[in-house]
Amino acid sequence: MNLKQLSEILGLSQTTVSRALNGYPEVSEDTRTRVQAAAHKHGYRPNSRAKGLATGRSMVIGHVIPSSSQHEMVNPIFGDFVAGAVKKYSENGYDLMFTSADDTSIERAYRSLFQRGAVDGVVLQGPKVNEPRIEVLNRMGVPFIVHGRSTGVDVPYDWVDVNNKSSFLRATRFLIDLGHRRIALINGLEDMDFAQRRRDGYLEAFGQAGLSPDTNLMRSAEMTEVYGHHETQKMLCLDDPPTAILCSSMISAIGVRRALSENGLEMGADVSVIAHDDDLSYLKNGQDVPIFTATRSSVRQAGEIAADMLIKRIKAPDDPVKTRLLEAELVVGRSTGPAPNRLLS
Amino acid sequence: MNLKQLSEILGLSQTTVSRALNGYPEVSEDTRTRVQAAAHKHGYRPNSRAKGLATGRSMVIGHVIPSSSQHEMVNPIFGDFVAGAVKKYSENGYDLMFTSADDTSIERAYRSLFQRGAVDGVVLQGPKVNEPRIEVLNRMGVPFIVHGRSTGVDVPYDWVDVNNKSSFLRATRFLIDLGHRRIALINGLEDMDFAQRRRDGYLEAFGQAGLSPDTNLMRSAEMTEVYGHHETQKMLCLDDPPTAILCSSMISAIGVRRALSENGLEMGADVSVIAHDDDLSYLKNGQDVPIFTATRSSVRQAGEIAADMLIKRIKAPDDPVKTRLLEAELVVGRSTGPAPNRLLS
DNA sequence: CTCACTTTTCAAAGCGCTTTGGATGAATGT
DNA sequence: ACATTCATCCAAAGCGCTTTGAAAAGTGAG
Repeated sequence: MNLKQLSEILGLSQTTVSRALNGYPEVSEDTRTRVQAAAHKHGYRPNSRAKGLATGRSMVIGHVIPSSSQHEMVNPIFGDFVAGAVKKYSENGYDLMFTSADDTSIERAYRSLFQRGAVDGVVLQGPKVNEPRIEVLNRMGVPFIVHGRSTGVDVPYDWVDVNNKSSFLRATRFLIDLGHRRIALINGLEDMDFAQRRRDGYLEAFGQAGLSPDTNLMRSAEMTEVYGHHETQKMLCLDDPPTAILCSSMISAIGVRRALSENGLEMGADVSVIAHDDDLSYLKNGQDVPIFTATRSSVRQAGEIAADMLIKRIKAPDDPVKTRLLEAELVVGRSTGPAPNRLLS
Repeated sequence: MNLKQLSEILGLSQTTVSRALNGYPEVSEDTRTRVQAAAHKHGYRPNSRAKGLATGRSMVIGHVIPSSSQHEMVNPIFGDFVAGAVKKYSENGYDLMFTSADDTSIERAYRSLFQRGAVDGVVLQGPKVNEPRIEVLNRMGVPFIVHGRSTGVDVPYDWVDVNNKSSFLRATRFLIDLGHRRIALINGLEDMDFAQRRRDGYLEAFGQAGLSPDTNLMRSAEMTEVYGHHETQKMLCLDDPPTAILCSSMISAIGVRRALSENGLEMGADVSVIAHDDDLSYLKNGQDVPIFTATRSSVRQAGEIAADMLIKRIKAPDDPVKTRLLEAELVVGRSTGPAPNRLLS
C-alpha cells in the first residue's frame, strides 16, 4: 500500500493525502480524519526511503562500533548507552543505525554513513586522547556528539562526559582520608581520554595531600574481569602491597574481589576497594547497600542526554556548541574502611 | 557529489556511470576504470536512499530491542551478539538498524520497520515460550531469523540456538556424578524459552539418575549479579542447603560466588558451581584455567551465524527453512568438586 | 451579482538512483 | 558490397514520497 493507491481509494490527490497525514494546515479537518482513518485501515506506512529522498533527511542516527581487530572486546557499557540513546531516538522519530569498522577504517565508515545520506548525525563513543575522528567529523560537516571528550583536540564540538577527574580525585581523597597511602589504580587503557582524566584526578589527590603515589601501583589495560584479578594478584605479591585499590570499572573490580578472596583477604577490612560504577542495568552495585564503594554515574542516562543533544544539533546546526559535564556521586559501600595498621609503612 | 554531476564531469550518461560502478558487463574496461577513478577522486558515494528506492532493497537489517518498561534490564549478551552479527552484515554490505519498543508495541515496531521499507529482514532475539512475534513476522512475510527457539510455535522458521537442554542435562549429570544430590538451579525467567529448556535438561538429568530434585532449589528471575547473590544467600539459610548450584549466567554466578565467600564457603570445595558461559568478550571465564566450570557457547559466534543465515534467507526467500543447533562445550574449572560428606543427607 | 479573498484541492516537478529498451558505430561474415 | 552481430553507450521511465505553483471552490462585502 503506497501513497498513490491510498489516494486513489480516497479519491484525493497524493498531495492532499500526504498533507493530511503530515499535519499540514491547508487541509480541512474533515478530510484529514477521513484520510487518517483510511490510512489506518489499510495499514499504510510511508516508505522511509522515498520520504528520505524527498525530504533530504533520513531520520536515522549512526553509531560506529570498532569491530576492533586489535582488541576484540565489546565494551560492556555499550549496551546501556545505546539503550538510553535509542529510547530518545524513537521518542523523536529517529532510528539508530550501526556500522562496524575495524580500527583502520573507522573514518571511512563515518564518512560513508553520512555522505551516502544514510544518517543525519552520528555519535562518537570512546574518544581517545587527541582523537582524530573529531576533526574528521568536523570537516565533514556532519552533526555529531561525543560521549566523552578528547584532550588535545581544540576544535569546538558537542560532548557529554562524566567528570572523571573530579570523581577520581574525590575517591582517592576519600581513601587518603581513611589513612590509606598505598593506593593502587587499576585503570583503563590510558590512551583513552577518560582513563587519562581519571589518572589525573588520582594524581592530583595525592598532590593535594602532599603525597606521591607509587607508580608501581598504577596499572592500565582493557577493563576485563580477568585483568582486575590478574593485576591485583600481582600487586598482592609485592613486598609492600597496596591497602586500597581504585578500579576503573565494576567488571574489573569483580576480578579484584576474586583475587582478594583467593588470598584470604577481606574487602573493606584488609584491602579497600573503590570502583567506578556505570550503573549498568544487569550489574547493579547491590540493591540497598552498595557492594562496592563507588563513583557512580549512569551511562544509560548519558546515552539519553547525548541523544537529546544530538537531535537538537541536527535541528539547529549553527547553534553554539553545547557541552554537558555530569558529576558522579560517591556512594559509600562496604568495600572501604580505614587503612589497617601495618607494622611497616 | 551525485551521479548526475559525476556523469557530467565524465561526459558520460548516468546509465553508463552507474553500470561501470556496479560492475555490469556492458561497459568497456577502459571507461570502467576511468569512471572508478573519477568516483574515487571526487569522493562519490551513491545515496543509499535513492539506491534503495530504485532497487527496492534497503540493504539494512533490523533489530528491535525491548526498551522494557517492565524490566529495565538490557541483556548483557546483547552487545556480543550484535557485534558478531554486525561484522557479517558489513562484510555483506548490510547495515544494522535498531529500534526500541516497549513490550506492548514490539509487534508494531517490527511491522513499521519492514512495511515502511526500512529493512530487508529482521532478527528476533530472546524468544519466549509461545512467542507471538514469530507468527506475526511470518504473516508479514518479512525474512527473519530467531536467536533461540520457541516451544509451542509450530510454524516453520529459521533459527540458531544453543542446545540448552543437552548442555544443562550434561552439567547436571556431571554434578550428580560428583555425588551431588542437592543441586540448585538459578535460572533465567522461565517464560523465556532458553530457560525452560535448561530446566528441562536439569530435570531430565535427575530423572535419568532416578532422582528427583527439590523444587525449593529451583529459582527463576532476571539474571543479574544481585539476583545470583540473593538466591544463594537465601538457599544457604535453608536447613538443608544445596551442595551445588547450576547457574544460567556468568553474571549471576558472580553473585553466587560473592554470597559463598561472604558465608566463608569455598567454591569447588564446599559448594560446587556451574555457570552457563556465553563467552562474552569482557567477561572471559579466566584465561588459561577457567574460573567456573561452565557450559560454554559463544554468543558472538551465534550472532555471526544468525547474520549469515538471515542474509541467505533474504536472498532466497523460498528456500526451505534452515535451523542450526549449537552444542555448548562443558569446560571444567575449579568451581566444581566432589560433594562434601555431610552428616545428614 | 460581482469582486476580492480565503480555504481546499490538485497536477507536476524533483529527490538520486537503477533499469528498460533502444541507438550508434565498429567488427564480422558472405 | 551488404546484412548481421556485438560491444558500448544513452534517453527516459520509474521507485514513493514531498513540495511548489496554480486552480477550483467557498465566503463575505459591496
